[in-house]
Amino acid sequence: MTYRLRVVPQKKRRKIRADRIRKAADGLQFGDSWMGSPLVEERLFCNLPHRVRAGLDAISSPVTYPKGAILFVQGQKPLGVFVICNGRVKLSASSADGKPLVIRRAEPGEAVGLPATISGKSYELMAEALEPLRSNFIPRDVFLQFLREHGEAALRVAEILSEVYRATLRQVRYLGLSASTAEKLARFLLELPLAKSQNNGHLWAALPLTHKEIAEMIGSSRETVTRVFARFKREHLVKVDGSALIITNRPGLEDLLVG
Amino acid sequence: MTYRLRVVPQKKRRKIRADRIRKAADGLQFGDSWMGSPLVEERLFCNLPHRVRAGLDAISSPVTYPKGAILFVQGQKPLGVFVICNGRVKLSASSADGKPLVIRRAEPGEAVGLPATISGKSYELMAEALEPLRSNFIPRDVFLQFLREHGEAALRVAEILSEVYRATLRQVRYLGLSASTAEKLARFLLELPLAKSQNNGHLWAALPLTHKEIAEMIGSSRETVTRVFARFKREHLVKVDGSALIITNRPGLEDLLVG
DNA sequence: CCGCGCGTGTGACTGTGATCACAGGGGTGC
DNA sequence: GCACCCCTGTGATCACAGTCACACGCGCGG
Repeated sequence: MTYRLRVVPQKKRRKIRADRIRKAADGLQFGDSWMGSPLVEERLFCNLPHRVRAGLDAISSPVTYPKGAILFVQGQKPLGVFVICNGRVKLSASSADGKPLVIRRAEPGEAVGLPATISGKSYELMAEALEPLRSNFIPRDVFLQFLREHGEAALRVAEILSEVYRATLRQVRYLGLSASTAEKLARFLLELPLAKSQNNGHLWAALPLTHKEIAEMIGSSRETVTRVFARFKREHLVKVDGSALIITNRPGLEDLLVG
Repeated sequence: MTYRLRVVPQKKRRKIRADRIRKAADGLQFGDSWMGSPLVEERLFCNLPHRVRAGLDAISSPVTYPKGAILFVQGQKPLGVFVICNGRVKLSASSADGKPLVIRRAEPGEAVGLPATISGKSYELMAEALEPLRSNFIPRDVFLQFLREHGEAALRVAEILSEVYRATLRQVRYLGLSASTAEKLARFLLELPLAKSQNNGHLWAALPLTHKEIAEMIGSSRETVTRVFARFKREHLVKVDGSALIITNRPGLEDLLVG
């Protein structure tokens, strides 16, 4: 009667990919330069006129970091903006006793360090490369000057900040309003980006995260995540196949949310 | 030996002030118009050139709301930006069972509804007038057009958004990283804006909030706030005199934070 | 091949805090 | 004056979840 569904270890999968990317970035020093594509900011500033994009390209310098590198830490004065080309960045806050809280993961095309760069106040978060990272860096003063000269870009920056703010607010909501860990986890799973399955009509989501990482994102402990996950599987709310998560009973999961 | 310090009820104080303001706004309809000062946005856009400020004045229309009025609710499509002239606005998220979580209070000079207006996505929060409210309203499309034409204003908006984001992140931190309610309350008290006392050298902060309101801000329950507050007073960490809070042992309070 | 690290799964214990219930005080309105 | 409401304070109860401890499976490297 017990469900024999287990999350297959994702370590290997991720390690393999990481190794492949690391190989590509081989021979580069920490913070070293590489020849970036001139269109790396396309996702971020794609709606802007061509001359603005060209201007951005002109002031940004390609930078690469190895896996695990820290781009900046909490409390540090803002250096500038990193626009990710390749690899992902973990943005987290941590308490003095070391317990981390992951705020978000920035994907290629996103900007990292934008709020601090704009406001001039210290970074509120720590940014860490999850994989070998290729990014474009724009120093703060140069970036601000650019925004002053190109109002369209400034407006685009405001839009991006609004999005980041929205995401953060959602996190406040499930940290502050959820009565139980089950609710937080349900919220978290329901917010995962969905993909359509080929074989059957079910929707599924990629979940390349360990229970520990999920715990750090929803502000809980590893064991509790494991237990709640097991409960969800037992109650046929979700199914896990490898790193694919299938939400078999979405309404049931939504019933767990009071908000 | 027991400390005989009680928070004197603030209801009367607040009610009296509210009544006075309500009297001033008497005779105005819900959402009615009033003659706003042309410099109401001074705090928000004070660094901008004069012609930009004049342009903002031209597109904003003064609006007033009675105490308790809802400017907008969670999920609603963005109408535009409210710049507060007079009165305060409570921004909160609430779960379906009604439990609220106060995100922030916007003071005169601040903008409300800015992120949603920029991003075009639905409001994430509910805005409620804590007192009779006078504000300047700028419809979304007009505001966006204005920002497109005035890059300086767009950059200023980005700065404001960064600030709001910082404040929200701080809340994520104490909701997610605090191990105990004592820690959340300590964080909350330490972040209060401080004033210098006249009679002695002690710093104090105005705390015009009931325990219930504090509980809603730190995501706890009213009783727990009362208890923890009592503990702080017992341990001589803080003193309460009327609505004035005196932090008598700041290092002791800071020791409670692990982050 | 064997140990090691890591991710997962479980059991037991324990503290914290939410909740309910109720009391007292002060202000307000009738 | 009296009833009512709101704020504060306190006790008792109880479920949830954090923590410690340990077992197992798997992949990897020596």
